[in-house]
Order: sequence, then structure tokens, then C-alpha cells
Amino acid sequence: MDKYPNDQTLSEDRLKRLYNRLYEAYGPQHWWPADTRFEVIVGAVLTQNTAWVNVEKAIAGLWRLNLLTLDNINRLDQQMLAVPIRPSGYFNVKARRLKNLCAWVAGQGGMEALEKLDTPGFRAGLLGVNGIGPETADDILLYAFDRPVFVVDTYTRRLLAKLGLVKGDEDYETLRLGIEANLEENPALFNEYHALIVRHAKQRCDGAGDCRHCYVEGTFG
DNA sequence: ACCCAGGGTCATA
DNA sequence: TATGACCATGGG
Repeated sequence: MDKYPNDQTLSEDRLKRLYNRLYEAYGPQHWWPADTRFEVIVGAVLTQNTAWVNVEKAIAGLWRLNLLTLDNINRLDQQMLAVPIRPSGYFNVKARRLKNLCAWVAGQGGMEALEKLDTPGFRAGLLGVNGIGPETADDILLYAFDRPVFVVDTYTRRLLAKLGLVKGDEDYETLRLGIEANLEENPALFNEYHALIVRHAKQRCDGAGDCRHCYVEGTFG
């Protein structure tokens, strides 16, 4: 058993090996699970600090009411929007955030107009919307618009810190830029990598030492 | 009954 | 800059 270097250093080699192990253990994750690009950006808000199964219920309710279009959400009162998203929790907060986001999108000229934004400007615009923080913005950039932005979440931070690639107390931008600097700029890779980290986090270790969780984390040098 | 989930904002020191 | 309170449902 090799010991972890635990030198808190990111390297392309180590990030790639971690990715390979995750992919071998869990396979392709097919993110983001949605029928439309607009559904992705709505889901990105609804999933804030919320289990995905609850988001699915809210999304289903929105489809049922034909509310998964930009115009229909912009026309709808916030109180009315809060009703179908109730199962995803924080429904008053999220209704307001969705209204903020959709108003911004419309102000940019609609969903099609967003494609023409350069990634830094797009990201800055999203972060300017009240209720859209770095992780939600990056979910939207990567999973709805295929931009090469690495999504950092608490699982990413925990896993990289546990394996000794980072300290763990770095701020969001430091981690995102550090990871991006050590991976090829490939949206498909970023897509699968983040999804695999989330998948791995949900894996319960059976303690036997030969489960997928242990395979990914074991003797990582 | 308790804990957490695919976060973010705001008030306070 | 750095904590803490707050938002709220549903599954383990």
C-alpha cells in the first residue's frame, strides 16, 4: 500500500488518474438529466442544497403546468411559481431566484442570445443575478451551454482534500482555476468529471474494502 | 427525533 | 474576512 503523498498539490497526472478511476468504477453518468436547455438552468437553481429526487418532483410539476419556458415564467407571479416548486424546498427563495434569472435572460435577448456571449462575460452576467452563486452559474455554463467551466462543489472539495490534492479551505475560484489549469479544456470531460464526483459521493462504503468507493480512493498517489 | 441534500444571501463583528 | 442565521421539503 503506497501512502498518500498528501502534499496538497494538483497535477494533471493525478487529476487524470482520479478521473479514470471514477469512470472505471461508475461509468458514464449522462448529465445533465433534462429535456431542454431551459430545464437545465431551472434545475440548477432548484437543486441548490437540495436532493435531486426532490428537484425531479418540482420539475415534473413545472412541466405539467407548461412552465418550463422563459416567457411563461416571466409572465407568472412569484407566488404562483412557488406552488409547483414546493417539493424542492426553499420554494419562496427559489421562486424569487428563478424570476431574477429569467428576467436577466430575457434582458439579454432570450436563450438564443446567450449563446453569443463569451464565457467570461456570460459568467459575470450570471453572477450578477441575485441568487446565482458560482456553482449555480457554472452548472448553467457547463451543462446548459457546453462551456469549458469546471463545477466545484462541496464533494469536489472534500474528495480532493481527502486524497491530498488540495488543502480544502481554498475559495471557489482558486479551486476552479487550479483544476482547470490541470485538465484539457474539454467540456465533455468537465461534464463527466463533476457528475462522477457527485455519483461517488452518493456511494455508501460497505466497509469491506473492496467496494467501488474504496477502489476510487484507495492508494491514490 | 435527527441529519443531510447536486447553495446563496444577508446581517453582524 | 469570516462566521452565523436563514431559507424548507423529503428520504434515510
